[in-house]
Amino acid sequence: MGTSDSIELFLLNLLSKADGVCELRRGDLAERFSCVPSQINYVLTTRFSPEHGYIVESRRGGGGYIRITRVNMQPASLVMHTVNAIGDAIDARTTAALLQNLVNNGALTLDTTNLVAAALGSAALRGLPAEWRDAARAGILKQCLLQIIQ
Amino acid sequence: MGTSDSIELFLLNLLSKADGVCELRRGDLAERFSCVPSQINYVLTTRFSPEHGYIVESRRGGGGYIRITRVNMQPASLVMHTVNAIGDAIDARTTAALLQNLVNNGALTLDTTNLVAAALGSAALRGLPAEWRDAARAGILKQCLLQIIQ
DNA sequence: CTTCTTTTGGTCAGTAAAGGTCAAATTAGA
DNA sequence: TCTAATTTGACCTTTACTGACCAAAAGAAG
Repeated sequence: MGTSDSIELFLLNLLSKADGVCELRRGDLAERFSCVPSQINYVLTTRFSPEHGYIVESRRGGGGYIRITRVNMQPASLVMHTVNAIGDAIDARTTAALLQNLVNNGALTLDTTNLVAAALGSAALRGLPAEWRDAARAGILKQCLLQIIQ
Repeated sequence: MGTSDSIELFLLNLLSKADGVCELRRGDLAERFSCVPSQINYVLTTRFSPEHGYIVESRRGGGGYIRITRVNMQPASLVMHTVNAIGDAIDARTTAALLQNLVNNGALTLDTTNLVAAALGSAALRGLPAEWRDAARAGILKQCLLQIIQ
């Protein structure tokens, strides 16, 4: 198995253990596999391209990094899947987890998510009796997600 | 996270807590982050430029200062006005009128408005007792608008 | 009122720390 | 063998940080 294959495996393993997102230093990785830094770029372009289902972001300069994000499903189908998973009520914790997952998979932008989160937050639902908040959250979240994929 | 990022975060936090304006001493800030004063200028020029939506004013000499103002607030002030006009409850008709007004004035994009409208629509609030829907609408609308102007 | 001193902030060039590109050289596989 | 994938390294771009030197404003001294 070649070095590029080893690096790919290493990254895939990292990603699976870290919920589809990982951040690393190119130099560190190159040193770990005793290769030149540019080989990391080679692996990224040949195996972690958008067509392969990944987003790669990076930053130069001091404190620079490379971040790989896995985008599994097509955004719309992932959103629909999420909608179907929401029942008649949903608590704040679960809501946050669902939204985080959608962001991680690139299905929602951060701005959109922040807006939806604002609509579902405790501040927004404060005027409601506690026993109805989960129901309100479910309805709002579903309709927001359905609107987003329109 | 680098020093510049930390300084940026600190300033953003200050700004958000101080209604988009903050005033500080360059030397103080440099000391707080254990960096040279000129790094403050670096952060200001790279992250708080007019293109980023900020105005930076300063004055030298005794009692000197640096003032950062978040601009692009024309739509924001309209939104704030709207937020303040919302009480503890608001009916669907009034909500629609407010949103329409914000769109007409260019304070909100159509996409954003559609998303907010989805969160406030009858479909989203169907699971709630009728007598609580106006209260829910008020809370959600306020928080969404506040989120939009950040 | 001038002038000197102190207190701020401003500029800019240089160094360092990342990551990016590209094409040549090499290797693996059909 | 012939071709495509892999590996390498020279050179480039971006970002972060530092420090020497500059400029302005306020206050004190005369």
